[in-house]
Amino acid sequence: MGTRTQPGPRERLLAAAQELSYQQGVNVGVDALLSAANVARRSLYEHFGGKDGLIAEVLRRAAAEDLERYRSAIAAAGDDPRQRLLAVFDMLDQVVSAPDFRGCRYLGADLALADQAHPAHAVTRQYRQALHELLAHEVERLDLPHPAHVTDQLMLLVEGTLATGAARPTSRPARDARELVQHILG
Amino acid sequence: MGTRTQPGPRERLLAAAQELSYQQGVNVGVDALLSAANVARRSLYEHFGGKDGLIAEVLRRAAAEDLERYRSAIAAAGDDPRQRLLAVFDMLDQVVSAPDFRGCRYLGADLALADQAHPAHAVTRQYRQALHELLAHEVERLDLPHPAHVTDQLMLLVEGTLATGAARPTSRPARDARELVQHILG
DNA sequence: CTTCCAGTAGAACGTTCGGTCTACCCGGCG
DNA sequence: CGCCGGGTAGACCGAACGTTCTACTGGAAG
Repeated sequence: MGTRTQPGPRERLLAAAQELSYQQGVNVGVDALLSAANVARRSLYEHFGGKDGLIAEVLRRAAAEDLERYRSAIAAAGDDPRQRLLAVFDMLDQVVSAPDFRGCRYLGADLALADQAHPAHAVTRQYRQALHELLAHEVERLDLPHPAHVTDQLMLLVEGTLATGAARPTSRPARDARELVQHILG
Repeated sequence: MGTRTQPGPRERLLAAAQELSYQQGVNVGVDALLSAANVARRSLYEHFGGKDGLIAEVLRRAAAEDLERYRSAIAAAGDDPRQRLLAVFDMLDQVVSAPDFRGCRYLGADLALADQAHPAHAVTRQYRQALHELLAHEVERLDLPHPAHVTDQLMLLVEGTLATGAARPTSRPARDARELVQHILG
């Protein structure tokens, strides 16, 4: 029977934590996570060793999903690197316009977790590096004078779009950023 | 004797909270604030009504200081609106390069305080509006086609600079942003 | 000197935090 | 059947949370 009637407690916990830690922030309480997932307290500690482990795993999951969202947006935009990079900001326009958008999950985690030794920081760092490489790969195909520099500018526009989308929900930051991307790429 | 030997408990508390709530995040504990300020527990509740009131007042103070930093950076850059706007990002370059830079205080507060009714949110909204008007005033002097649009783009670059500075400390986001500003302003 | 009051020091409140523990339940397998 | 492992339910722990309270102190004003 390959079809599971209900996901196991590990899956339920990850799904609930991914949602709650984003809407409420990573400082959400353990009790809230458990009751949202309908999972026994013990399961959390057996599967993830503690709240920190759960949060880190949630970020890993979210990072994989988000990177895939970037990749598929790029892939669906054809072969022209310019169009592929512009497509990233079309995708971001939908992301920040969603009614439940609450900002960049990874920046929120980094700002909220004062302890620099928290395992979440390593995850966010890896995520940004992966995204950076994703963009760099497209930029390199353009044969521009300073590809590394341009890639950093694109990353800045991505972060700025997400931050502005969270701070000023009425604005349309992705449209503004997209226009700047057209400037950058000539 | 106009010279006070030591600032009163209200001042000490504000100063300590301004520092601690930035380095540790707004979820820092009351005990930490009190011991850092060397202030009695009771003083907090008499002067600010509670932790929420203290945090909101701290943000008001910080907002006034930060806006003044923008204003003086602009004023010191002469009369050309282009140079004045570029000077903003020269100032930001120093801000994000400081060793104790921990990101945008206001975005951090908005992301960390899940309760939308928290008084801090009103303060951050006012701060961003004031900054927006500050930039808009300079942009209008340039007689560009779409001043409101350009102002939003500048705001996005400011937010992106601060976010990137927090997320990727080795980068120099303000330099990248400054270059984009030159593109925007022609 | 006496009064007064802002401030200090700190106990104590009830709640919530993350984490540990015991007891029970149930389905699959030997 | 008997066992066993993963799961649930929930009591329990020490610590920290924000808040309220009483008792005391020191200096300025009357």
